Amino acid sequence: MRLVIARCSVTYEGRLNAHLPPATRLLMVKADGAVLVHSDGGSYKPLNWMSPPATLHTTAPTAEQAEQGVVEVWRVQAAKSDDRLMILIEEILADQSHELGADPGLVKDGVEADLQRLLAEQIGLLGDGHTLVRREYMTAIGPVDILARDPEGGTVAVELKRRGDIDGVEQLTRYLELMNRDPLLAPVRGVFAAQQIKPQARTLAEDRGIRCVTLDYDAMRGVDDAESRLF
Amino acid sequence: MRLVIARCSVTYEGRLNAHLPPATRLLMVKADGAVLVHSDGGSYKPLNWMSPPATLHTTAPTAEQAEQGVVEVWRVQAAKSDDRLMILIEEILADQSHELGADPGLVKDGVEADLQRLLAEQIGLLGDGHTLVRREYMTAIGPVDILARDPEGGTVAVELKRRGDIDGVEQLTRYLELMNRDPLLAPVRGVFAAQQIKPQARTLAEDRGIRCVTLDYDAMRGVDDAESRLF
DNA sequence: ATGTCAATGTCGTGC
DNA sequence: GCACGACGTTGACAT
Repeated sequence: MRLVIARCSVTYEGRLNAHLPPATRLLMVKADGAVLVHSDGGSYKPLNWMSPPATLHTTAPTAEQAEQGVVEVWRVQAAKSDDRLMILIEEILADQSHELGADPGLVKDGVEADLQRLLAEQIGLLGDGHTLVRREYMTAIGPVDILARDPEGGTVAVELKRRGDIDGVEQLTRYLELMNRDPLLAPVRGVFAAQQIKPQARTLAEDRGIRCVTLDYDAMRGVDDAESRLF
Repeated sequence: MRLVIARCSVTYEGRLNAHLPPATRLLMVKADGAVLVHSDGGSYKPLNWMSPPATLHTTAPTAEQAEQGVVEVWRVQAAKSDDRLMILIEEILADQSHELGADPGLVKDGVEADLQRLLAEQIGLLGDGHTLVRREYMTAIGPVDILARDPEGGTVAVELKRRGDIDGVEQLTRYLELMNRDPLLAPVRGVFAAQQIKPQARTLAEDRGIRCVTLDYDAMRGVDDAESRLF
């Protein structure tokens, strides 16, 4: 990894065009050719960047560029598209390289898959007497997150989200339409389950007769831990 | 901005839990407290991070941590949530700071807003005789990108996307349902306009009687430039 | 390779 | 401040 602090201007041409006027920034060049242009603020997104795989070509400035104070020109070309980044460097304030090696990578806990596993184990959260049929129940248009039965034996399709948005309601609606055409399954009721449900999503869901259930991940994980300790 | 190359392990606790085993990485600390943990590959997303505003507290390791080779402990606490990042440093290979100053920021061209402006100016692309009513026509459930009239005086609602996906068709469908309940507007026809339209989206749209129009941004910008040169 | 869906999404904008 | 939609979304996973 090469780290350069430089006064520079940056131009991106690809899916759109974007330009950065001259300022002092961090230029990060990764081993796979990725280039990131960072300022000293903001979240993790760079001001401008090139995704890997890419190649960096360093050239001398043209006479005209040199006249305007440019001392070095970087051209970064994406390998798989015609996206390109041009960096006009006016002054290099620091330049160092380090060998980092491969990274073992990130281990996550608490994503939608974990929520799905916990809800399948604690299916009673949908209401007393519910039983699990299966997770990832396949339909022609994709998998329903959880299929269950209510105490009366009716089929219940659960769409699960960490954050419940209109998109999720639309997705569940499509599943319900399809499944309710199948006489072996119909009638199928829908449940929209999420850690948080946006008001607009709740309104749309209830308009369509879809029940909304808010899930408490920490509580569910607590139950899971308690159950684990029994064994 | 402070740049540290260090062998370290990282733990994030917040909206989910995530952990990075020990390895050599870049730690970037920005002026607003943001912390980024980057490996030497992958796109612009860090392996782990803390969004600003945040504060970094550096402490000595506990006896137990020191025994496992930790020489320094960083605790990064988000200011507005209880998200936190803990970085256990085993060895610092480089450590430098630079003053970058504020950044003038990025100038973009070619986003959906530009496409919308161009289509409004070149509304005939929807078909001969079309006229613009207005952009961002507000409805109860959100703004319709472009409202127009066809040569027969019928109302046309345009949903505009750079990439035409099923989501966009659903969005337009919601608008059309609502507007067609309004006797002053009905009947309203729908047009799904995008630079690229996915086959699934096209199928769904045409199923619902929504016309699909593919837009050529470069050509539209060319016309725009040509018109500009007239004045 | 391609398509689909989640994301610690982030980022801007309008209310 | 909240809510909503775009994003050069990126990234993981299944087909």
